[in-house]
Amino acid sequence: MAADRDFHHLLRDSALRVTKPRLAVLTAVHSHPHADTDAIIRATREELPDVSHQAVYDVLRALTDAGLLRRIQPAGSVARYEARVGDNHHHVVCRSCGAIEDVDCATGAAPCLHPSDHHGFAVDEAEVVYWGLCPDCSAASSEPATTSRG
Amino acid sequence: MAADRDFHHLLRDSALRVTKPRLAVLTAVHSHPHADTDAIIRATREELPDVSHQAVYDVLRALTDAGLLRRIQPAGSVARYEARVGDNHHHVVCRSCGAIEDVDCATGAAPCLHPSDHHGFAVDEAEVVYWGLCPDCSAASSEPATTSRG
DNA sequence: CACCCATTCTTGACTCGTTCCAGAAAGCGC
DNA sequence: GCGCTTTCTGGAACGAGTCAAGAATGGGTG
Repeated sequence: MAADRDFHHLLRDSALRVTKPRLAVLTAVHSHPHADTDAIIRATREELPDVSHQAVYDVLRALTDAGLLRRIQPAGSVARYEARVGDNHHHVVCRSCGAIEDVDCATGAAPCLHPSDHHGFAVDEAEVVYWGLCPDCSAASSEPATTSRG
Repeated sequence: MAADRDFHHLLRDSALRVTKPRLAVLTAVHSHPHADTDAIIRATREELPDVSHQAVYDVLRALTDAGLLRRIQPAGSVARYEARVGDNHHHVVCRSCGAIEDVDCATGAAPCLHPSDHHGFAVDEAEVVYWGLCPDCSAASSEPATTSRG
């Protein structure tokens, strides 16, 4: 995959060693936005079958700390990762199925909002989660329980 | 405590039975805003020493479902509960110590924000979490490691 | 006030996501 | 290629939260 070259530079620029697990995890997260750790482990193993779950956890933490990945964790959900970093975008989350979609931030720069009363806190980020129903779940819940499965 | 009468009505109005664990949990959450489950269990046992942790979990779920409590869960934190419901207020969270403070919503009605591109989602709530450092942690981190303890 | 049934509480085990640990292996700079 | 540092492996451990079955309790009714 040609993107491996880009990932290579990405890692080097962050003073991180270039290892096969890291490249595989980066590839997996890029091709599976908002995937949870388990899905990332499975996706990583498509490229690197023998990688351990601990390696993936460790890589995810290292890449997140380096700012190459962003970890998101809506309430009630396990940790999910996405490769879109730098822009301060937000998310819509489906209450029913947990689907997540990106939402561009109106201003683009963090913190895009400012609390009315910050209680002396030094706020550097405003995280916004829009809760609702995705199109599929919305259609299913508004119908007379004909096609819904419970 | 006189508030027990209010809590009694609160429960009955929600078609919930009035039990000692429920009153004790309500009291505990009201006097410990943003407390996590473990702290609530301990606070509840001050009033009702023999209550089981399962009862508290069950009560918290029942009261949350009934809308008497609100469950909040900032990323990386365990579940926390607060008794302020109805208004759509938000929170500032300290990245360092996890302290939480309420922030009144500018508009007051949910959803107070509307995503620029909602991807077809039926959005009913915009949850905002302001991340930063509380006054104490902010002061500690800006000092030359004299009073900080690590 | 006592009865009865549905609801709720207790006890204990269990799941799942995540982290910790020690040793083996691999990458990077020279 | 060498050596040191970092990373990966494999397994165990941890903690929050959940599940299940039986006992106890609440509260409307007569």
